[in-house]
Amino acid sequence: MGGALRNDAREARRSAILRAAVEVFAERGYEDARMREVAERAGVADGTTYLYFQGKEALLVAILEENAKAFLKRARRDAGRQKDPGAKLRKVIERHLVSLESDRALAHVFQIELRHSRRFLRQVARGQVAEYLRLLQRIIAEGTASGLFRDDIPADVAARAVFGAVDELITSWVLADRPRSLAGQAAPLLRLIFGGLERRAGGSR
Amino acid sequence: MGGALRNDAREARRSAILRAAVEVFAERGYEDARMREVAERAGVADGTTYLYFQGKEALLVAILEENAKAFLKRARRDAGRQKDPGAKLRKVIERHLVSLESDRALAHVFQIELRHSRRFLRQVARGQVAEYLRLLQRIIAEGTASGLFRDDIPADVAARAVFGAVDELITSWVLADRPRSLAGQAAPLLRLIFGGLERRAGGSR
DNA sequence: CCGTGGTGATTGAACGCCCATTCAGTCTCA
DNA sequence: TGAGACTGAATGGGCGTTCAATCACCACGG
Repeated sequence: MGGALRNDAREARRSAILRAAVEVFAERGYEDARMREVAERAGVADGTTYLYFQGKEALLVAILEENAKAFLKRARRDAGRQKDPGAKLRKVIERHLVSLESDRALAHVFQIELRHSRRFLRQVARGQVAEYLRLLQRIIAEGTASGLFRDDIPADVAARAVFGAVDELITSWVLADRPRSLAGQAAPLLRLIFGGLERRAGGSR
Repeated sequence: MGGALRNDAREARRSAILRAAVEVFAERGYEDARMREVAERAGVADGTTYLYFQGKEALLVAILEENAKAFLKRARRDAGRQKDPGAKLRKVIERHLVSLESDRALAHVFQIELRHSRRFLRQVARGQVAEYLRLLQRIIAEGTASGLFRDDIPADVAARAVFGAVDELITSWVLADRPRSLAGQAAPLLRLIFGGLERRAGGSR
């Protein structure tokens, strides 16, 4: 039999290659990244990467899918644990910021490298974004239905605006030479978002 | 003397190449765009493009710089014509949406193709974005100083959040198969942004 | 306990594709 | 008629990818 040990070793090697790819892509950018360097940094021969991934672009897809899926899972779990739509939204946004702040190289790949223009890749990347947008939209619609949020902003527009605001803060953070803590910007960002979404208190009754 | 006619002809040819580049980049994506196709569509020989631009990437830079500068100029003029910071912000955002909606191919290049590499993004594209962000930040700070906007959201965070929100709506519009009018989404977007920025009426005194 | 054969994983030098760019020749016009 | 603009076939090189050769490991028989 192949044996669990063998599978573990294989898995470890796969992870090493993937991690090396994240770092090299982040440092040099996808186009200037050399497969040779990914292999070298993972401690394997050039050809070995092709035993684990179909090619350079497949690495990018794997980085996206594995991390995006894990993030979405955590975000949904976070949201599920709250019953107030406001708390749900807050948790998801905080999770978004914290997740990417914890791994700058990965954040770089997500914010910059995954947006290069190969058609099918964009479809893959946008597929994950679309799923995240749907989560936001559902939470916001729930907030509107419960009377917490104002009803003159369609949930899909709101979801995209919120995503865009968060996304841009992260992109600046990734590109900054001396980045200020992302989590530290969460409070004013949330004030802005909630101020925009919530019904005006004065208008009640 | 070279003659004005000659310069006009030269300028027309330059524009034709630039326009062809916008279209080919938008259709195929920067990487899959072929210089041959740009030349063909501009009605010139392959080599001619190199008499007008240094190379493929220089086309991208030229597209960015010429259009971004024109946009910034119009945005500043719009803002200068208003005296209320709220009206300024509104005008600039509307200008942003309308400008890109009027040229979908150009919008595609701006939203997708110009973000393809770290080097390019940091050095060239982000320079223009930074200038736009500074404009937004100045307007917002003015609004805060005048008591129109709340003072617990730093202007730089607000500027980036606003830019991100607008930017994401445009990107979805560019990527959508059947896009809904961008200008039509301006009203709810502005409600969201102003709701987030303005002081709560209830807190006055 | 060794030796041995076989299987699958790994290696890395060499390949070849692809296309941006060049430049020697041709054309145009004053 | 010549200076500059234009042409487009030819070129070159960079790098992702391949694959014949080698290695590591294990099962098994003696």
